[in-house]
Amino acid sequence: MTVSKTASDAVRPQRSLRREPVDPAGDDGMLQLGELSGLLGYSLKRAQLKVFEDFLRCVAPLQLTPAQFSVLLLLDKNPGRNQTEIANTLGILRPNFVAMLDALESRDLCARMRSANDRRSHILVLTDRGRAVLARAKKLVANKHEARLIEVLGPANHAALLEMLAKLAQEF
Amino acid sequence: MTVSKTASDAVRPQRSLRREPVDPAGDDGMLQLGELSGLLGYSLKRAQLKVFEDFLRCVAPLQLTPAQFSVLLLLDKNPGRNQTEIANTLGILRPNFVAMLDALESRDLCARMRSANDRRSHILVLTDRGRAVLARAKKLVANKHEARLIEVLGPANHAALLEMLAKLAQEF
DNA sequence: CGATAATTGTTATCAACTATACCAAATATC
DNA sequence: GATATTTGGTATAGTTGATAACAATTATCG
Repeated sequence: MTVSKTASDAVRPQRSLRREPVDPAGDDGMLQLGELSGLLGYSLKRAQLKVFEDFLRCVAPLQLTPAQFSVLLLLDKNPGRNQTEIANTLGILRPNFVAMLDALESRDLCARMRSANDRRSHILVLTDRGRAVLARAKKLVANKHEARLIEVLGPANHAALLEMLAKLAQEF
Repeated sequence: MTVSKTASDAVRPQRSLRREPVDPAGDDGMLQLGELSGLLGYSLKRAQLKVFEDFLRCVAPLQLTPAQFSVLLLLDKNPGRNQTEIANTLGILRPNFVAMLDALESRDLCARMRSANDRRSHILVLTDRGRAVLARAKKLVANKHEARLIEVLGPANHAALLEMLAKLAQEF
């Protein structure tokens, strides 16, 4: 141990005696984030949590998580694909994709069909109900979720943000 | 069920017959992301994973996770605080913070000291070793991790990105 | 052709992270 | 001084991510 085990709280370094440029935080109240505010990963994680939170709120009437929504979107845009292809594209491991599909299939949003060519693979298709739910979800996401994002950031910033995040997701 | 249970794969909608503006993806190869590329939350999550991945690589010699690094940073900037204050600031639930602190304390990076004022709370302090590790971690993060981010994005974009993410993390 | 390798969906399992309820000790409130 | 609140902690459960292994099927190649 390199420190004494009891702290008289008077040991706190005297702040605001010498008037240093310090973020607004007294001995009480909010803590200083320090270089944490400059850590991209930190803000990235915090922003992601907030955005997902809002997504869940906006699409709550349809009971869809971001991951489930992304699956439905992908199935719609890529008919005739099997589980491995969809899972890989979304960065979901095949074993973990099974339960996810079970949930969607049990709600009659999609279905597995045996491929005629390869009897190992399951071709994934949206059901009519799946298509309907996806359509409603798209509207909720566009009109409530993304709309709010654009409102907060401004359209230009929103586009720039999207571009930078995509760049990071790819080339980083 | 609204769909037949077997799929002759010939049902795939004919693409590239009519020359539509379509992202580069044939019947084989990469799948089309569709409106997924426009979903901010999607790129946000993907970017966050990549950035954390790189953080872990860069700071691997010190065996620090992003969460652990953020705790050390906060302890350094905010001496004399207790577990609840640190945990709350980082969005960590107090029960979950216990094991995290145990791990850091077992590595002699920080220590809990009973407060003289309030015998319930544990004042958290960095040990000398904790300060040393933090100093090394800061350098690794700045020179390897953040440096690479700035290189990929460009300094101006990096700053703009940080600003927008901070805005989302706060006002959203 | 036939032996061997690779792929697909799946199960089981584990680690990590998140979230809630609850508890004892200590402190605050009235 | 009775009651409520706070603090650190335990137990626990849910969620997500990751690995190993397996049967069925298909691909590869001698």
